[in-house]
Amino acid sequence: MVKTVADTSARDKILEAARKIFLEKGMDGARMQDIALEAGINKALLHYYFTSKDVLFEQVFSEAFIRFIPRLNRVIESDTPFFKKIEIFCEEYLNFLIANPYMPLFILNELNRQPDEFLKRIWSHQKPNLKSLFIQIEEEVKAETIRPIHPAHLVMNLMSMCIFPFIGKPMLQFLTKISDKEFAVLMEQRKKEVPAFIIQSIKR
Amino acid sequence: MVKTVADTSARDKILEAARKIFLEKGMDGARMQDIALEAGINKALLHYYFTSKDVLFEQVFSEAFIRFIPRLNRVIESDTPFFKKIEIFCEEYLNFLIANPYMPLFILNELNRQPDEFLKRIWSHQKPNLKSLFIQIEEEVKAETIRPIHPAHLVMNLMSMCIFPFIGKPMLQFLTKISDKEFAVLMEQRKKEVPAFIIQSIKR
DNA sequence: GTCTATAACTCGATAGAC
DNA sequence: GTCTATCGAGTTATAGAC
Repeated sequence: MVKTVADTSARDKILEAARKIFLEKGMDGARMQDIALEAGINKALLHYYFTSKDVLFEQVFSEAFIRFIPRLNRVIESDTPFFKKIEIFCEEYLNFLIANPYMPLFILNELNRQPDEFLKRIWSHQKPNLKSLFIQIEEEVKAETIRPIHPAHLVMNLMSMCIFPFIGKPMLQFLTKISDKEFAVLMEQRKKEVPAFIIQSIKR
Repeated sequence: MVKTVADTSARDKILEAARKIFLEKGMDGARMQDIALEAGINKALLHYYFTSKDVLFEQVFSEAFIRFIPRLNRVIESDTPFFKKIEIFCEEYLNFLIANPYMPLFILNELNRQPDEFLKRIWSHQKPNLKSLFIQIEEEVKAETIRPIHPAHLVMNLMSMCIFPFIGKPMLQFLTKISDKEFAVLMEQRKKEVPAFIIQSIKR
């Protein structure tokens, strides 16, 4: 089963093209024709490598996550001091999002469309350990190192402020006339800004 | 051009059905057949009232916004004290989102798909006056009533914490095992929780 | 206004030549 | 492995009777 050079190359080109098109247009919006065009081949060859659109979709999708989720969990489950942990969490999360800006909208879309099937395929073995984070927050509140706050609200705030700007980019840019370049700078700043905002709010 | 009762009624039933189906499945996922079924009529009649899917889509979409945006702007442009303004802004926003939970994902999706066309149609005459909010934040910083913060970050944080939980609901529920009922309670709480979180972070 | 029937079209998938 | 050509399912949209 030795792969030729051409073999690997075509398959890779397809995956790269598929990632781009899927992330841009979602599962429904993406056309096999678009992906083939982007990859510089035709539809038939696409089906030669990936028997169906579903198969291709799943392949593309699980890729990015397989590396990201364990990284997040390593942060969550480490015994770093709580405030420091928030800083690292945000930095890891924002790094991933800056590298994969279309990912969140894409995922949240599919999650809303067919929650059960999608969740089970993607997160059955690799899911962020928010449970552990919840417990930690409750302990910090009890120890009075942070003011009383429901863990769900704190975690929602944390995730919201990291993820939302990437989903809302076109809206935010339209409403505020921020350029692409300025937006990129803002996202870099948020690695420090978001943890600072949170810590300022919950510290005692 | 007097409309009969049946006339108005059928048209309204279509709009209501379309809103439901579009919000659930997005522009691509929604089927005219689904909408006709939901409205208790058939596809042909649907096309009688709305010549194309695009027309129906735009109609449904702009409706919700025409009432919401002016409300928001009234809050932004009022001379309420800044912290109070944040409280009212969050309450208005969350009220709208609780009543239209599928709206944000739907909108952000379409915004990402065809930014120019969509934005111009929807927001050319009715857009949230974030500019005014930016200026105000700068003034508050200058007056030292709040700590130094880039207006863009503060506004992003504000909008993120209001909007994101509705977009990320399926994800958050899967990761945290929160029930629908508990989630609804949390969203009610956020009317107080989000402004409190923000004010705690920016006050001096 | 409302319906049935069907035209026109899009798109995923396959057959078969090279 | 890669292509052209085409099928067949599913959808939007229209024609035309009532």
